[in-house]
Amino acid sequence: MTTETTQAPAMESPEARRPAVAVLVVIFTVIDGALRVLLIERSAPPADGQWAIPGGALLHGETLEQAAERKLAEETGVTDLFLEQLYTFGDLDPASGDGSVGVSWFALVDPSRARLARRTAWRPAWWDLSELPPLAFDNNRVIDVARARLISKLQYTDAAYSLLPTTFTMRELQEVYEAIVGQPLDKRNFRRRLLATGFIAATAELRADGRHRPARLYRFAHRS
Amino acid sequence: MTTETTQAPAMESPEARRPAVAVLVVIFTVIDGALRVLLIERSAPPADGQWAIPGGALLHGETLEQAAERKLAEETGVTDLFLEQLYTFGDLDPASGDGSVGVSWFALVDPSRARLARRTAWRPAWWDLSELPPLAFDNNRVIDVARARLISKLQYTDAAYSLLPTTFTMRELQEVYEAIVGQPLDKRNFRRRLLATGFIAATAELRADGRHRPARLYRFAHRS
DNA sequence: GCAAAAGTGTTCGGCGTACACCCATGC
DNA sequence: GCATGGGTGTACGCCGAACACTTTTGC
Repeated sequence: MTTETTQAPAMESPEARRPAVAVLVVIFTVIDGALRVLLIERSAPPADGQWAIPGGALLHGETLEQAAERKLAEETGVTDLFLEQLYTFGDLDPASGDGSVGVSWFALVDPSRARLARRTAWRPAWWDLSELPPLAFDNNRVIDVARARLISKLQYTDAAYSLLPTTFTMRELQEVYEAIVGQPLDKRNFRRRLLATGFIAATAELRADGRHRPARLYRFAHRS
Repeated sequence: MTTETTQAPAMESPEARRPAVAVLVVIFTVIDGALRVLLIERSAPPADGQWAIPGGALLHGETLEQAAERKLAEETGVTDLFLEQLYTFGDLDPASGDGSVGVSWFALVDPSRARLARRTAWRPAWWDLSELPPLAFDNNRVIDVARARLISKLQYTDAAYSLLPTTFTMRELQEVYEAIVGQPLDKRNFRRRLLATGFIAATAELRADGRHRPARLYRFAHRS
């Protein structure tokens, strides 16, 4: 009577579907004080010619997280950074009607370490969040969710470690925060707050960078 | 060379898998001051005889959220309450090795409205979180994630509306909060804080309930 | 009048926010 | 010596936490 199966993988009922499962990775970076997201120009139907969030099907034997890591590495060449599951969408491509399921993730990458894949087909590029092109499927929704989550993560985690080189100045860190929250922050309060969290620590080094006082370099303290 | 597909539902590669997709619903309630979760005793392999979180495969044409609502209604008879996506697990049943994907949700139900399905097979029951039986698959992990999320949701949303009747006393509300966070709260601070959020509002009614001063009834104010 | 739960105010410390000037360097 | 960005301290308002007594009712 009921279709109770309690996630028994082996049970199969006539009405059950086996939808395609894809992972999508919303990859953020901050370049020139602007928050950007990596998009890929689709070179085949559906949505040929439109830009979309990088993603693809799971490979055999791969976990969801491994698939997300693989996608991230394929597009940016980087590994071992902030990557977190975001949300699972059951209706990203309503047009297809096949009920594909998209498990979305979001990642933060340091632009100085990322090397975008240089293909001509499925070409990846960084897009400023305030000037997104028309996106395939329902990818705008995914990016909105990711941005909201990024802002809130920034408040109580050291997620930003993944957006910066190992050492950086307070100003560089502050610019990253400002780009993400979308508003200027007070220099003194920012410094005090970030040091108080314990996420970052001063190094012994300074960086001279023009005709003014050199800036102290900091590093993230997490699992040092 | 790359397997880029950007979640194109139509593309199919030889290595791509079509794993089973199930939804799981962690259903919480508070009874007698204790946080409880609904579990179902499995009556068929795999994990025959063990207890598990209610769940099952998607039906054709159903969205993920509809499947979660359906599961919730099947087990408790209630609809239209707090239900939110939690996390998607790619390896809930590592033993099977088929890589099934479980999209977990969590729900909050008012015990006075819930009527558990009274079957003998796949029998549902409320379990105190501090005395869980051995669970099938990796369901303990799912419950841990759900509980953590519930605690944090309670701090900044009116999610508790879904755990109580339409009107309730301050004490009842406080007992629900205490059961969830797992520690006693100060009566005065609790009242002040909850009223300050605007989530709840006083009604004109009182409830006399023994040989002591009657308690004022409150209701949730959300989308009233 | 007494037992039982309902209801109520104040103090304190910490934290986020606003705000302006001196410091070190390169040229 | 001056232009440029680096670096610092204080005052205030809000909020969460701690804490004890009076009020209303039923019996």
